[in-house]
Amino acid sequence: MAVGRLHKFEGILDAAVKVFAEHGYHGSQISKIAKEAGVADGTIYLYFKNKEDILVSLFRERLGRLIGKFEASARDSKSAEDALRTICALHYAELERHPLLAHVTQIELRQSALALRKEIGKTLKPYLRLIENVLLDGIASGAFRPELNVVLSRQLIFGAMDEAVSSWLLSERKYSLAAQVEGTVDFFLRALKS
Amino acid sequence: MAVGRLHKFEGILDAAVKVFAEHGYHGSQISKIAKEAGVADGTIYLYFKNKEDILVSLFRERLGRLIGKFEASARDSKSAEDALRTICALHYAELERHPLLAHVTQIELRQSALALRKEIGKTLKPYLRLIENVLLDGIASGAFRPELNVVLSRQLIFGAMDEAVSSWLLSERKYSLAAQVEGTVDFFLRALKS
Amino acid sequence: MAVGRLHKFEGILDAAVKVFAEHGYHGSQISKIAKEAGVADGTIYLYFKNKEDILVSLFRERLGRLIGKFEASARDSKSAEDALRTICALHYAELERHPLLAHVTQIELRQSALALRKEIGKTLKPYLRLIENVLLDGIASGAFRPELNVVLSRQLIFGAMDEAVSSWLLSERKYSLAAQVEGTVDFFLRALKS
Amino acid sequence: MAVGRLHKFEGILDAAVKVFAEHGYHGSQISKIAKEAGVADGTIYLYFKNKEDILVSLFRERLGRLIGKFEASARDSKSAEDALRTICALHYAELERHPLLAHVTQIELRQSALALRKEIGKTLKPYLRLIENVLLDGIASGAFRPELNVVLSRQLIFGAMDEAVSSWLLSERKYSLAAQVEGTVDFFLRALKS
DNA sequence: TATGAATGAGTCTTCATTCAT
DNA sequence: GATGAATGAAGACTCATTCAT
Repeated sequence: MAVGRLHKFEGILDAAVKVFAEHGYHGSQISKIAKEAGVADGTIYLYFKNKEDILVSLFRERLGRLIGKFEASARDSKSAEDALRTICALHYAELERHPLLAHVTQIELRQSALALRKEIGKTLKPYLRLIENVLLDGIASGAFRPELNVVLSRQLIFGAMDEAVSSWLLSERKYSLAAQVEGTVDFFLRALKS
Repeated sequence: MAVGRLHKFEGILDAAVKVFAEHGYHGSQISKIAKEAGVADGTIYLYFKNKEDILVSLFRERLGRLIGKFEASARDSKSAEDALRTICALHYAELERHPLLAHVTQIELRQSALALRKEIGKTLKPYLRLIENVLLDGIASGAFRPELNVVLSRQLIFGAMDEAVSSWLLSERKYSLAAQVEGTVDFFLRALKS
Repeated sequence: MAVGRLHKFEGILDAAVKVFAEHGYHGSQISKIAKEAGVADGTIYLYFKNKEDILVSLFRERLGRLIGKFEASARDSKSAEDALRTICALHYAELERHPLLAHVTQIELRQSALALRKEIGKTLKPYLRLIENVLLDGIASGAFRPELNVVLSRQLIFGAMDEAVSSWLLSERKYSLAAQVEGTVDFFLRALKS
Repeated sequence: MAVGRLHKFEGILDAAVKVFAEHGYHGSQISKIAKEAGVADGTIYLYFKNKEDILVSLFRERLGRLIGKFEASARDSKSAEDALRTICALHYAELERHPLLAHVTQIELRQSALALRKEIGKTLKPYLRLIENVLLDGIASGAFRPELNVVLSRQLIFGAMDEAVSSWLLSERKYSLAAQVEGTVDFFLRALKS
């Protein structure tokens, strides 16, 4: 029954994304999520330890998958420049394609206790490491400045993209996020290039 | 008794910064803040509409004051480059000097309902406008590239600094934030310069 | 405000005795007790740590008081025989006078987790010690058999009286419990006398 | 398939004794008992009406069997005195041999709603009647005092033995219960003899 | 103004019980 | 008969807010 089980697990996660996006984490009662998922309240607890576990799972499953995609596409790039462009393009495109998920990851997931933040940190770390590796590759190939502070730079790059997504969301998605890729990557490359 | 009133108002805000920083917004009971401030629970409601209003006031008062400082120092700068450097230096220095406030603004203030986010947005807007104006000055003076997307750039700059502060906080302030000013500003200027 | 506080504390305890007696511990919701006491649900928690604490307090306060009376009256007796008679008479009389309390102590208080049983044991211990001391006095004065096993005897005496009360309660108090004092004490004295 | 059926029924009862003894009635989930018995949760309901029915059945089956033994051994006694001694010896010995059952009957079975108590009463009644008959025999044979209140006496005797067992259990079985038979019976006989 | 005792709405979670397979 | 996933009712407890003093 593993298939049915997984199906219900994903169904609850889908419902949670929707409800969290609309009402925020603290405004989302388990009963609301259960109703949206078409299951009984108690059923939630057959798949998740508690309410917070839904949020953590959401992050791990959905954002983890996204970050996996970033890594895959970066691996296929032929240069550091190209990798950075690909990552940013994917980052913006994927969140633009999944605005509910974007809302949850940018807004709701920040609303959480320390315990959760640690989990989130764990999920994000591969992404930060990915950016760092791209920077190191660029330095090695001579594309990027050798004196670059890679730790600081990866923070600045991640923070910049993160804020671009948040601003787009808070503008109520009135413009295209994907259209910002060029400007963003141009900004980064000028900052990085030798 | 306006002076006494203001004094108590600030006292409660100080207590709130401390309690929020230690326990987070949702873990901070009004009674805890009242005890820390040395007043009765009910007294809080003579100065604030409700719990959320404390957070909003905190942001408006404390962060607003900070942003005022940024504006004043930018006004005294002799070039756009210099203004950007001054803003970043002050941004990092002030939050490093007030780690509790930093914690509350970077972590706790993000934990809030949409209504609050709008308020926060209002407080932050002058800061974003300030950055935008610096960019426009730089373009006008020929220091920055004329084709620069100022709206996007100000998002990237703010997001980058914001993440730098958050990373420093989550590292448990193991390194100096002020020491990151040079690297950060260098990153920005390379991205911006013509 | 200590007087008002004590008054409300006792009021809640009174309500709890009534509700526990009618519905049993597990059938008594906090809301039922609160309504009976004429206070809000939350008020209960200003006076008691949790639901079990009400039961523990009930035992400590009410039964403790009763046992105090037993001790006082035993102290005034002129012989061990007399003390035993006085204790039994008081034991039966008090519980007959307070049938709700009797119900709670004989029936409901037995329905509890180990943690509570320990508390109950603590409250009852002075009573068992009292009986033991009466037995020792009786042996010392030559009234009771010197070879008596006092520990066992005090168990048998307490258990016998306890069961007499329970049986009377389960009979729905169809007969007088006080009328059983003579028979009970006669039974004990024959068993104990030299 | 009556044999297989009975076997599973007894298996569940065995599991219930174990689980109740360890976790108490309210701490024992059906699922825990099912796992201990090696059956599915739902299977329990093919053999028992509901959770309380397990407790009632436990009492009826296991304690009923015990009481049957008491009756058989009393029937074989040649005098009332002897019967009383035999009953007490068996009572103590059997519960000492089956400490889990002892725990459940002395502690857990008391934790129950009125409905259950009535059922328990029904199971115990034959035992009380047995004691009563022994008393009547003793009076008839002149061994016991003719003016004895048999109803009260049987309560006192049962309560005394019951408490002796409970005390032994709560002492964590640090001493031999069987060793208390002599002292107990001696106590009773002195109280009863003419 | 200040107090803090009292309020009571709100919700996560448990677990006995059912029923489709 | 046997299973065990699903159900959903039920309730203890918290805490922001009020208001009589």
